[in-house]
Amino acid sequence: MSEDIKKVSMAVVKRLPKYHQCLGQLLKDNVDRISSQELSQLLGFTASQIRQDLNNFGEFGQQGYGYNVESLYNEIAKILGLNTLHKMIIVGAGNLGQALANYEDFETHGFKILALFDVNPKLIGLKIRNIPIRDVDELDFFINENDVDIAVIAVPSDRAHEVAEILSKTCVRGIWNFSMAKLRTGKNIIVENVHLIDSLFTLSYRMNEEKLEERILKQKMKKVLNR
Amino acid sequence: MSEDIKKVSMAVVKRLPKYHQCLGQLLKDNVDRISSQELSQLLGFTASQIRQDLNNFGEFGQQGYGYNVESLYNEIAKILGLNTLHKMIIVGAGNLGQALANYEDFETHGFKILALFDVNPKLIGLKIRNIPIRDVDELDFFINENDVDIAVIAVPSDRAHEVAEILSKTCVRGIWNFSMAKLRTGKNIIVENVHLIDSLFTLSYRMNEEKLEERILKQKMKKVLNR
DNA sequence: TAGATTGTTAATCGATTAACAATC
DNA sequence: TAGATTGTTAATCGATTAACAATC
Repeated sequence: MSEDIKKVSMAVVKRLPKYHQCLGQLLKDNVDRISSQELSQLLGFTASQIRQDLNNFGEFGQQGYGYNVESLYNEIAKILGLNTLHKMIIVGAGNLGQALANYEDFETHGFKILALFDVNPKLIGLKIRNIPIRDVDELDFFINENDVDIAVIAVPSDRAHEVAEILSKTCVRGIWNFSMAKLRTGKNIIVENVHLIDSLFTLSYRMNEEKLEERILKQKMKKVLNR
Repeated sequence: MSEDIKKVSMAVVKRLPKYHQCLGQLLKDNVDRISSQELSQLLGFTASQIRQDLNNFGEFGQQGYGYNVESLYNEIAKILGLNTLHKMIIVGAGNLGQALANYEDFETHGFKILALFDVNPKLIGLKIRNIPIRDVDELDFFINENDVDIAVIAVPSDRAHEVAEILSKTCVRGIWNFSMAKLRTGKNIIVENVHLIDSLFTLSYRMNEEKLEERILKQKMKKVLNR
């Protein structure tokens, strides 16, 4: 019940990073106040929606003035949990794992990658940008020892389950899953999936939509005519 | 107007890859028929929603029987445009570009990567899994010469706009954009964005949500009490 | 104060779920 | 035929947009 009332809808949550990004840009550009109307233009959401979204979390604006860019930016960062340092490890030091380890942007926002893990002895001991690749056997020990709170799964899909299994016995609270596998972690671990192939398929669908037009039209016409 | 009636909602489109994936698995497991009820269990959508979704595109089932797994799988593949070969190139042969080039899964589904492109002379001439890295100067020529229809943008955000600029003068019809930049391509190029940092922020939000509970509750209570 | 813009309620729109007649 | 399950309509639910009183 308190569980029920506390939740903010996913639709809103997914927009928060956009607000954050936009306000960060404005801050860089030395803009110090902004109205929902102006934000609307920059973001492509309606001003009404922006005000509704923000009011889920508090009253950040001022009538007749708008929002203070810096303070709104900071509030949203806090809401996103970006005010605390996140300790992160990456399981799987293949191309994807290494690519992610090279993304300096994560660290900029407080997500510090402490180590990568792999089974491949040729990789173990190497470093990516000073981040060591360790033996996956040390995974749970390392996590608990270092208070890691986020684990990135960048192993092939068929290995993902065993990794999740290990992780669920550690202090990790969030999993960022790049594998195809649907992870069932039970516990209170939050899983965020990145299914790249879904995104590619969506692109393909949209490129194909025109050719589908006739078929879709036919279906819709049928329904309309049945009225 | 015909533009209007033809569109299927994004909510439905985003579920199509899930249907495809699930049916592919069933096919592998030699299941040959399935009801919306059973699909519901596997996918976590309601049976009603599944039937509604599919009926956007046609009548694929049979009363009293359900759906034939193979034919439904094929129909959805067709809807997603997976029945035609897509020629793809990757702009940016850094870690991300290379990681994507190594994803064999794309090719399995008909997305063939013909080449990577980069500015770095040290990379040009190398191969990733037999896929050559070429000079970005050849980009537009190569695309038009080879009828490439999808370009992946895996360059740093500050270079993304110039790449998009070049692409918009080619026969490319789809851009899979991994950079932070908001691309404005005009024309009929479809852009699908993968904003990894947004996904990470969403994870962080969800891990942080409990701590936010009080704040959110206060807001909601206020609104409820005001009634 | 007058003008601007918020916070918030009410109206609309769209998506999901329930229900059931059609039909295999 | 009887049972099962679809396709489809109607009801519900939730999210977006519009409108406006509150207030800086």
